[in-house]
Amino acid sequence: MGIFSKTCEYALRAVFFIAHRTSEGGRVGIKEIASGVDSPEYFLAKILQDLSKRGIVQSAKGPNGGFYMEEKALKQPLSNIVQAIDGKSIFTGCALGLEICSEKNPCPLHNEFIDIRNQIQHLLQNTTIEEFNEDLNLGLTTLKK
Amino acid sequence: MGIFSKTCEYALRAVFFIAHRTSEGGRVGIKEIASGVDSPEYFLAKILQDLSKRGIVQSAKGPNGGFYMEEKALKQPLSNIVQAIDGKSIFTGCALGLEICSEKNPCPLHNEFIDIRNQIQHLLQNTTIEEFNEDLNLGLTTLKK
DNA sequence: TAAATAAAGGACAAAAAACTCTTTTATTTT
DNA sequence: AAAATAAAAGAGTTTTTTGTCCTTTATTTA
Repeated sequence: MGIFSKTCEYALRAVFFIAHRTSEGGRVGIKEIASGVDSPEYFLAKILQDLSKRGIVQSAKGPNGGFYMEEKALKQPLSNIVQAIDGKSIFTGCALGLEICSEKNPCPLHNEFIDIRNQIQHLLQNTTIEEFNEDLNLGLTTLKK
Repeated sequence: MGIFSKTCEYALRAVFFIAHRTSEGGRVGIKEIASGVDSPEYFLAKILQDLSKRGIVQSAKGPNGGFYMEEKALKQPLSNIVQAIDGKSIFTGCALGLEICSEKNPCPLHNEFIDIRNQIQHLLQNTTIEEFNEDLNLGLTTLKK
């Protein structure tokens, strides 16, 4: 088990892929995305349908159609994707799975995990999707395997 | 989805419970543990069977039996429990789920997550189970709901 | 030594997550 | 307008995780 669900991992990789392609202009089809981020095509299609409905990515049907991202979408924080798919539990949930865990009624690990959660939250909220385009273009980072 | 699997959450809570009871001497039965940490009894029984086999907790059958922990077990780091159940992916895994993600072949989030992973690892490896007994005894922390 | 107790073990069942396939709808190109 | 293209939608299946129940084994106590 990772930090994110598998669905969320695929989503993030796909969005990075689309963003990087969009920055070169043009749309990209599901087949190319799926193979580009090494994920199951039909499953990823469902995920992107969902992200498209939510306006996190854009899509167009028909010839020359595909997925792409508007300027505004490129400037979204990563937290939009994560929260859309995995919810906000990663930011707010209790490490021991307690529902009622707070400063006033803490689990043993409550204080230990505050910093970690804040750091994750800060990272995801203050990093935009497009920030990763350059390194992807230069081949410095990868989205496969 | 939390940081840990549900199984691991139950395990941590149960171990804290046993540790805290053990510090008062004596063994504690599965029924009491399950209700004490608000988790499904039969499921938790399986989890504790596993932890017992691995020597993370101790158990005794028969009347006056139950689960308990030896001195040495109380001094284990939390990472023993987490790693036994969820594996080491939380320490080493890639945030985007890539198998081959490293300094030399990084995913876009590789560097962003290094600190976070290190912090989680440090926390779990440098915190022992018994450290939480005092606050539990004083009722300052909770393991339920 | 028989009865009672409590964990261990085995074998399922239910729910959630991950994944697949087929049909429909929208759009473009010819 | 017809054909071709590509996402959307619907309806599954498979796998993994979570959870349950019943029988067996070990230990203690009467």
